[in-house]
Amino acid sequence: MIFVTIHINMNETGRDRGICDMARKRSETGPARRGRPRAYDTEAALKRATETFWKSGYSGTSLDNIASATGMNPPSLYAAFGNKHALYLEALARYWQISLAATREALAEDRPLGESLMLAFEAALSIYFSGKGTARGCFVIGTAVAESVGDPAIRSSVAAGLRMIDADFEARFRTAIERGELKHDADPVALAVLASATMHSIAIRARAGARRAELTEIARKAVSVICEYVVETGRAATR
Amino acid sequence: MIFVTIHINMNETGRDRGICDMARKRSETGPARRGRPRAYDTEAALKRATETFWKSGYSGTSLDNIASATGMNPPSLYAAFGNKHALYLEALARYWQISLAATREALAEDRPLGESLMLAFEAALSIYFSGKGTARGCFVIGTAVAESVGDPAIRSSVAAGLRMIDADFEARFRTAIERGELKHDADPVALAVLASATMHSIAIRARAGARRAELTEIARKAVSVICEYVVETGRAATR
DNA sequence: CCGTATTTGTAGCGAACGTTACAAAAGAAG
DNA sequence: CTTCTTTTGTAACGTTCGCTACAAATACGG
Repeated sequence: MIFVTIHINMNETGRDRGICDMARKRSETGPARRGRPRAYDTEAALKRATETFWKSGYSGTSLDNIASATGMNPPSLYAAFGNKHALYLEALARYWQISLAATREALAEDRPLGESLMLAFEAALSIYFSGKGTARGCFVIGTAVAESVGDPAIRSSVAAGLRMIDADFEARFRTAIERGELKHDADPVALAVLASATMHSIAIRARAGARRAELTEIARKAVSVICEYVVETGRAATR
Repeated sequence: MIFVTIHINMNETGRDRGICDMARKRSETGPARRGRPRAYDTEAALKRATETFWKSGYSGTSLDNIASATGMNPPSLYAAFGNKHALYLEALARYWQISLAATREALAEDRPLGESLMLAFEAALSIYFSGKGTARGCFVIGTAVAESVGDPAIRSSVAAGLRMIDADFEARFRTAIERGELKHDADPVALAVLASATMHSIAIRARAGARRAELTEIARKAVSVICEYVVETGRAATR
């Protein structure tokens, strides 16, 4: 029984937790915890930390900034997330999860190809412009890409996420070919490259201060070219 | 005569120099300078500083790092460039100048459209892989985009550079239409959006650790789709 | 009510940050 | 040679960095 208690504590302490820890929720620990209760919500704190990194980047954000944003004290931050690097990695993983889910969901819905693509781009734009005041752009492109050269963990996270976007677009184009939405000789990989590139470009432009309407128009133009492969010529794209 | 000397000194001091200063070269100051001669070459130092920022980003690079990379002492750095921010801005402007010139030159040469585009992408890749060891990717995407949200000067530099890339591609597509390389109803703006997006995507992927051959293949696939608008069907792209 | 366990808040650690004061060094002007 | 001008190298300035020791605080188990 003592061993069990220690085991639970080590899982909750966070310092030795893996990034992809599954048993995070405190509500799962049936018998009430022993010591002083936590004054913070880990998920909410991670969200606030993400927003802070999002604004100032990894190197440009200090733990004081994060402490202010989350309302937590430095020791609590370290107990919950390990250190700055692990905290950022966790924020990055969470962002990928949300972002990729949004893209996949947009592409999975049963719509014409052009609308599907526009839905995916609009989903991304909703994230890029989710900040209160100015546009924050994409968290990955805005913060992770800067560190990825010197940081192998961040680099592999970025690379893996990019591959998943590619795969999602490619899968959508393959089903489009199967459904007869595209010419049979269309190259789904090439089209996926362009669709991903459009998303990357939008992410960069949003970070550079472009207005949302302008980016929507860019997405529309990209879709119009990509959908020139559409079989039925009438009303090819969404426009 | 005294006034002239003072005027030259103020131009050379650097603290009050504008970013787009034209009269930089010391060799132009015919009569020899007055005090102790400089032990550094401003242009070489800017290049070294750029490489340092390129690797670690703006926030992640300290002036100690730059001092080590350039062999200059902090006071010399401040005399030459003003401060860290101004130094970075100057590095950014220099990068844009080199990068845009390479793109424009690649697109200006008298070649078929597909080869023109591939040449532009290969020119970019040559810059992204110009580091000694690992790939550094694009300086703008890798360092400036991270700061552009909180730094208006960097943001406007990024935005202006992106616009110029767009304009260069668009101009190339317009001449392609004029020359009959593309269908007359092709949309040069839409194609430019895709070409720029391809370049942005390659820049991001290079930063994320992609190998050069992989990125060349991505460029080829993008060009193959873009050049589906080519009139003569035989040997449309470069492949 | 008493011990044990856990978190909180404060306060501070050494190191690194961007930046600058200052004297020695080095060349041109007189 | 002396003087004047400019740069160099050193040594710091005060601040902030990521991170942690430690005691007070707050819960549960008995």
